[in-house]
Amino acid sequence: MRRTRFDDWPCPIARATDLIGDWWTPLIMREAFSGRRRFDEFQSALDAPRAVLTVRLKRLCAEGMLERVAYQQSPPRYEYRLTDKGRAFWDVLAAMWRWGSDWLWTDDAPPVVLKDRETGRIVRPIVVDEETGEHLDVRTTRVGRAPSSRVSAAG
Amino acid sequence: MRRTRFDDWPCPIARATDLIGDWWTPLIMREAFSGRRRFDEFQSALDAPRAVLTVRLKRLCAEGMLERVAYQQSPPRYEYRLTDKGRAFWDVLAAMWRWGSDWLWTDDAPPVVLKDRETGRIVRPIVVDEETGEHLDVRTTRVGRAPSSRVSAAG
DNA sequence: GCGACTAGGTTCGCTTGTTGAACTGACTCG
DNA sequence: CGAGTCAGTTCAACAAGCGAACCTAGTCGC
Repeated sequence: MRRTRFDDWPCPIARATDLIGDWWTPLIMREAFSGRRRFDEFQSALDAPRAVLTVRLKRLCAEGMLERVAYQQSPPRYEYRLTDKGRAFWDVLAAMWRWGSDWLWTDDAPPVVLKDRETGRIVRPIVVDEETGEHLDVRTTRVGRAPSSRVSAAG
Repeated sequence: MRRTRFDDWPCPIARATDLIGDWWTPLIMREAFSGRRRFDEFQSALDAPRAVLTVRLKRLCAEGMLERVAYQQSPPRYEYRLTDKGRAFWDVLAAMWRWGSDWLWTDDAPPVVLKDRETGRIVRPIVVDEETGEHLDVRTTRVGRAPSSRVSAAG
């Protein structure tokens, strides 16, 4: 009777949910993006239970989003570095950022914003179609079967 | 010793995580986007435990992402409809979709894709800056304090 | 006007996951 | 030699998720 797993469902949202749905995980990624690498850095930045942090970092490594790298031999010490897959996850966090900023502050505005690293200009993430650049929304988008490939193409 | 709550943290990602981190919740939203509205529709589409579904739908209503509307009086029956806030959440799901499609299938490709509702063209969500249209990534973006407003502007 | 069915839940006992606090072990520094 | 650092592990208490059965109020077929 463990928690229902979604990681082999045939839907990208389900599989992503399986990861994100682990409590603390998106915040660990956020910290990784802001340059943290070491166990105790993550722990004190988030004030997360150490046991949970251990489990999460292990999973993120197993998923290939972080890499556990020794940064010294004696005593052996490890740090966690973003991989390409982990860096690509930024898109998801950015979308969460935008939606959270727009909808999760009722009276006031969030005390933090996203800025361009060079110009300092405030950046507002938005999700568009890669080809047309048009904003995507539910009314213009639907889910469909992938064009046939070998994969479970039964007809 | 309940689960640590993030919903009043001063970070949009943390607050969004508090919602998304509820197991099943993104999938319930996915189903809502594909047109489902009734308790039993959600339940059978997802095969989620009814008790959990009850709790989730209640929370999504409390958050203002869904609305519980009576669709008949006798016997009283209710359905759950997306609100504007709920519809805006599509961006997050789209980002998850894209990242999941790109990174969570190892050998094969996902059996489902996103299509334009009118043309049927395959759509690939990407996160860009609203103003410039440039793809956002970690290397060009950083977190900064919001330009001073009344809100907790201590200096 | 009786039994089956429907929709939208609730209740239950069980298992898994999260929490905070304390502890470990290998090493370094003064 | 004792204090400090770092990356974890261990533990017991509690919360949350699980599947299955149950409930309630009405409708439908006969």
